[in-house]
Amino acid sequence: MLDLELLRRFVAVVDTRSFTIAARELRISQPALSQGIARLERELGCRLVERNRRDPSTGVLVTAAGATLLPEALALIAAAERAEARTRRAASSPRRQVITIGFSPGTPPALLDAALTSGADGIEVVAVQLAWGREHEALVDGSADLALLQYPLGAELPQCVLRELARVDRVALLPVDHPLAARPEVRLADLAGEPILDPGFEDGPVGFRELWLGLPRPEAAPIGRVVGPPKATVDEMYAFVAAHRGMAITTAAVPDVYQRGDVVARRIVDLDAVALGLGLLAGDRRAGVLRTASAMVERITAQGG
Amino acid sequence: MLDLELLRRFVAVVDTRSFTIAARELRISQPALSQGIARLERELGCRLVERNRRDPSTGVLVTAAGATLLPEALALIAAAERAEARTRRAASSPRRQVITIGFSPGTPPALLDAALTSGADGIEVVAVQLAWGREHEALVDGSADLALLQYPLGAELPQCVLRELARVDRVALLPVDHPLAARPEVRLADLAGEPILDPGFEDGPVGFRELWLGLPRPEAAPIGRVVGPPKATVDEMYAFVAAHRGMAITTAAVPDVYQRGDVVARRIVDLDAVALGLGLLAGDRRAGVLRTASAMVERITAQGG
DNA sequence: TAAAAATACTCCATAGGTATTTTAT
DNA sequence: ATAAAATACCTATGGAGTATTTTTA
Repeated sequence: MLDLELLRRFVAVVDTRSFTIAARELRISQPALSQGIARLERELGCRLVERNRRDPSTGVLVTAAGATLLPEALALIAAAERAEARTRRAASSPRRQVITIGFSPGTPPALLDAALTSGADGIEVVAVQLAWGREHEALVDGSADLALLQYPLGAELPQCVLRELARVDRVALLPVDHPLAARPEVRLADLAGEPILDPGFEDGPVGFRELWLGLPRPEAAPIGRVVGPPKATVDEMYAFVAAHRGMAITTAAVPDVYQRGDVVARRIVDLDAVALGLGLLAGDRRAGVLRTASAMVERITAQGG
Repeated sequence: MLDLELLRRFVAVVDTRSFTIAARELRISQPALSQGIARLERELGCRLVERNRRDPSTGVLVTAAGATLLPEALALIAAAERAEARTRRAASSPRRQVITIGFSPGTPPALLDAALTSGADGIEVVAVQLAWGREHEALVDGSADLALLQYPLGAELPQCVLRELARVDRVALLPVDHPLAARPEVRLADLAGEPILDPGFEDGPVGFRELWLGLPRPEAAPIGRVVGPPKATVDEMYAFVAAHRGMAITTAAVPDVYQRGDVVARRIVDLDAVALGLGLLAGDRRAGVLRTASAMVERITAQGG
């Protein structure tokens, strides 16, 4: 690996056209400079300058190799100084580090509260609401450092790490005047053929679309028509159901927070629960992000247990 | 100055998330790696990684400063490797070094011939014809490494070095049916009021425009109308004169080579000679260029003397 | 002969290695 | 208790200095 200090000496020699003068400028002895250039030349396996003591007006000349190296050396030195300055600045910067946590519309507020207060020593956690099912995308494209998301039990997200924080049952959102609304809970068989809100996720990770369609269904109780387009907010989802366009499947956490007189939620007893967890990029090595994630997991699992 | 070797170690630690594993990969001992990172951190005055031995799944974390340095370090290492490879290639490249020598249209062929055969050991000299008066520009913008050019005696060219090779008298180009064409030579007084070809050079170095206008003139024999536009070639200059648009001043070297039945050249006895010389950038440190220039000067002055 | 760079030789700073301790889980 | 990083300590490489020689214009 090239030694930037030697490159700097090489530049000095070329600039001054003299080992003696360059050595004086560099505050080292002339022999040390000679040896330094020799060291660089030895590493590169070629001569960089032609020592020309005949003509003091001409001085030291640059070889073809030296002429090639010179601009690169200047660029490298400048880049190194920039890198050093930036690193120093990043370290001493008084501004707090900001970590963004994305969450989907159905996220329980308690979870979000806990997440927002998990920022430690100089770290501020900012929440960003994502569209349904955009959590993975947000992590990958960097628009969120962390994400609170719902996912099928045991599911994996490519390039991501998932830490399960809680589980919630799935519920069916139904119009209040729907025959099934009278029951305390429902089964998939009851929902056979019911039109259902399109959850989107066609291009998302495997299993996510099926989660909100309640698939797979028993053979005797097939899924009804899937009615699109997908909704971006909880509000839209409820409006869809209230308008008798169809039912929707969501988590029990949603009706805890959001209520409407014309829509009821009924637990679907024969569907698995949904995992509610924290996602982050598998390759993320940032101390602030990882520590915040740990703090969130610790805090939420503690309060949950 | 940053040590690229240490940056490479820093990258390895971040990549592997472990000092122990990184040290193994780098073929050094773990304490040597610890000390190396400590050295880098000491130089930068800040921590780059957080040693986290609690959780082996998490491993070493990157601080904000480290996150800033990481991409810069990768770029620096890549740039250094590129510079090294390029320099090596430039040194071992079998292709001959090409040096371009620019010349203006009036340059004596003997001079150009001598210049073209002055390339020594692996250096090829290529001639590039320049427009009148563009020699300085060509040197500065790098389109020519050397230039053969005419200039006022004792003139200087900014950022350039001029080596005088010869002197040539100035001549007036006149139509063959011009009254002065009958004389063997002319004086400025004879040329009073004659329309003259615009030599251009308005934005060129001082003294160059005046050279081809024959300025300063005696008060009693003022210059005539300057007729533009400037001509790019000797051919155009002769055509201008043959068409009775006006006279032109050039050097005695031009009619030596270029003759036309309807145009004659007459020496202007009371104008200084013009210097014919080799120009190159003052800051040029390339051995090939300087040696070729020396060879040219030596060869041309030898044959001229 | 005078300059500039290379070489000879010495010294010591420090990078790296081994052994060990510390630290956190 | 274990595994990982830090620390202690030693060694030796090699970079830098002084003195001198070589080179060439």
